[in-house]
Amino acid sequence: MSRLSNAHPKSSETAAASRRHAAPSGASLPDAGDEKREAILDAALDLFSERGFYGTAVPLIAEHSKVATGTIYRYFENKEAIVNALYRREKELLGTALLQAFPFDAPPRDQFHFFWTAAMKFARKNPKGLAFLELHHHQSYLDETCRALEARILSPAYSFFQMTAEKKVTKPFAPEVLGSIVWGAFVGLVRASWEKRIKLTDEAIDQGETCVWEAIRR
Amino acid sequence: MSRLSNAHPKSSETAAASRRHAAPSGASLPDAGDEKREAILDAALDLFSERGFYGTAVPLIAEHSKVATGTIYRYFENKEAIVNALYRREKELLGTALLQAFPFDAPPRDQFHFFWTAAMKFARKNPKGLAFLELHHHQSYLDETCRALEARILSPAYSFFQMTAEKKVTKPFAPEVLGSIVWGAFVGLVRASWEKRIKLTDEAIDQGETCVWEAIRR
Amino acid sequence: MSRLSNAHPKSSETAAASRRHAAPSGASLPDAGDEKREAILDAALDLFSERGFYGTAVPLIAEHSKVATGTIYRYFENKEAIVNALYRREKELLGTALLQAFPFDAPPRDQFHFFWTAAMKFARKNPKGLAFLELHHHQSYLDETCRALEARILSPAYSFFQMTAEKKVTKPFAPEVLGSIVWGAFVGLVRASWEKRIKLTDEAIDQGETCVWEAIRR
Amino acid sequence: MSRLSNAHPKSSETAAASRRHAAPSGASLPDAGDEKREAILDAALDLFSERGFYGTAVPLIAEHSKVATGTIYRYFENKEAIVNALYRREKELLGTALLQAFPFDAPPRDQFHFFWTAAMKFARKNPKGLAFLELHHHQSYLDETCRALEARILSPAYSFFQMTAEKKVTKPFAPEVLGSIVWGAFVGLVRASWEKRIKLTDEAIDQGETCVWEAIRR
DNA sequence: AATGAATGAGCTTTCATTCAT
DNA sequence: CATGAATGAAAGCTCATTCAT
Repeated sequence: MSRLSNAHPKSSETAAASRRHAAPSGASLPDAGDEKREAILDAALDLFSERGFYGTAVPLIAEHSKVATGTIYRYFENKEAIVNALYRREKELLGTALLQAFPFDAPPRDQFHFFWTAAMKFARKNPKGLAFLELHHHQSYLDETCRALEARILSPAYSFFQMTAEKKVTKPFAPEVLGSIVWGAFVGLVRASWEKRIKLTDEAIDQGETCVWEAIRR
Repeated sequence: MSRLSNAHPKSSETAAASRRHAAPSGASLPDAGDEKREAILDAALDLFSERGFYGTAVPLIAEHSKVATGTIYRYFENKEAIVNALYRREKELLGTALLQAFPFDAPPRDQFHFFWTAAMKFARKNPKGLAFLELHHHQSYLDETCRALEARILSPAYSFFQMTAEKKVTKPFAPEVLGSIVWGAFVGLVRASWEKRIKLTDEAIDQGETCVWEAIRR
Repeated sequence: MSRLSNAHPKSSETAAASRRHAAPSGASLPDAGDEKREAILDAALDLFSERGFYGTAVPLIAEHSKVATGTIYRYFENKEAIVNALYRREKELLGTALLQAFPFDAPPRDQFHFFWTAAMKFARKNPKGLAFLELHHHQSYLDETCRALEARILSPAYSFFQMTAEKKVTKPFAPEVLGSIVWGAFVGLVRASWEKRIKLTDEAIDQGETCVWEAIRR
Repeated sequence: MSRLSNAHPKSSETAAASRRHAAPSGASLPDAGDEKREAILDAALDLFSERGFYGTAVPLIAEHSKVATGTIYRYFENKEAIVNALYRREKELLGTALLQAFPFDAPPRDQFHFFWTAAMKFARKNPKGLAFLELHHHQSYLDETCRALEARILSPAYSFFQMTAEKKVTKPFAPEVLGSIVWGAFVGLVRASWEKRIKLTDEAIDQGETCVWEAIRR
């Protein structure tokens, strides 16, 4: 029914699942509460990514997460708290996907390849997360923490362009300009695949990488 | 209050204003009905671009357009009809901005320059229109007409990439791939300026053009 | 579309038409205003008889009577005034149908035959009028005039039963009791024909007359 | 304020009350949900019987049933669902009143006496129910179920007239004709009492029975 | 802790009535 | 006089949030 669906919903590789068990199970409690909280966020992600924050009713989130409506308010103060927590979760997940195993010592071109590949992998594994983050205008309900998080995740990218520009590998333009172009092009391609204008094959991903690298390289 | 505001709200060059007086003012009747309809769409644009379709109450649109709530329903069957009409209006406006005066006989590089400049001009003159079109996920309420319009406006872009690829001016990739990268990069830059990460100076626009051209040229 | 329709809508015998020209054309003015007023009442009758007073919007009455909404308020102070005028008109029409040419000097059984035949004729010629009068509960909006009219039309019926009871032709019961039975049975038959439970043939009308006369005769 | 009121509103014999406690009170749960649903229908009956479906606002029903407006929509999908449920409830109640303890083996005249008495008892105990069923034109909002119910309740009456006509006890007319006369006369009498034209004393009821029996008997 | 029925403010929409033309 | 666009109060209905169980 939905346009987007996680690549392997039942697989242990699912974005949400991997998150849930991210911490080694050495922790003493199975943390049942967190599981319900995650179920709520999972349902919210499904719904918010399709119809947005205002277009999604809290009782519907409850139904999809198989908890009672009232239970949601034990985990979140109100609807805004849900969308903020979800934003944080997904943005963090994206940050991790891009930074985890980032080859800090590799040459810039290889670093860019890693970024592009990781971003595309994220788009494939967690399309709803990316759609939620990029397809909606969150301004009117996101809190300060979320905005700070945004900045924290952007900063390594800016450092990259700072450094590579100095090394005369990328163009001598403001890092923010190059960053916006790269991220914009990435989102443009992924959106096109969501809207069935293109098919995001390995070849297309590769072509995209080529184009975008040439956009920024000196 | 709003992040975005039209560059010259009172200027006769305003996108909305030019539309309102599209008919030569020599006509005997001032066409009061259309003026009210446009006022409603103008207010809807302001509000939808900031808070989205579901986040905007019809009485608020009424208030902003200085008509009574009931009047809105004389011009539009329901709220969905408003957002569809607005989408058509803004998409059409965008299409016109990009195609009007397009130099069909110029060399590809010049054509690309025209496109980039026209798009940026549109982003400056009608930022709310662009934000409305690009910042929100319209799937759940747009009708078929709107989707057809989307295709109609995309098609010249695809023809361009088809032709230039054959001429070995741009890369031998699918037009849809190149198009998504170009439009994505454009939106990425504009969004960055809206979110105050960059300032969209003439220089920045120029740098963007350079980057994106290198992204697609062979 | 409607269940009921006047027997001869275009014929000069139409209830409304006969009303309009009831007065001999010796009157000086063609009385254009009255014609519009009647058109409004005609439309109101169509609509009120089907969906009732509260279920009918004034602009709809305007549309059906081919006048502007505002015009209605030149002929009637408000919606209640329409329904009151209509009630008066139809009740009066019914009264006239029953009393006009009533054979005051005939024997009771013949008088009853006249009444039954006249009532059935009215039901056939002006079904909407009868439906409006009998199928709806007018209490919450009818004014005093209408209630007085009701009494005025009932009174000859009561006199009839008074007289015939004294003559030992009909049963020695209160006129109101006999009257309610007769009128109730009449309405019951007509309703059954509207709801397609019976077909109101001449034979059925005759059988009804037989039954109801036996109900009241001594 | 209301013309009609239940004969013994607080009595355990009230139609609505007997319904509410239809299940033996030995059941463990008091079935709070059903009680609220019935309260809503009770309020709707009061209001619909006086002002009709379109003349009654949902918030008013809420107020009279002492629940919040939103609660109504937990029990009924929309306003039409209320009127349909109410119609079913009242029609069923009427059917039960007429058929429960019907003396199927008694002679026709006794059966008719039972019917007449039971109908009058119903009219006295549940005048609003009868007024709702008979004083309003339900066509534009009743669903198929209701129409089927109507037929189901009519059918025993038709069988009665079929059988008695064959036995030459009643007149050799179509059952639907005799049925319409009987029911019409009954409603006529009850209406007359509601409108204070008669007082429905035991004597009047008896006189009515005499009349109506003579109407149909051979 | 969890539930889900209940709430009522606020949403989308309608419509009786007015009034500038 | 006639019009019908405009009005805004009030309709039907939804949904974020609360709270008794």
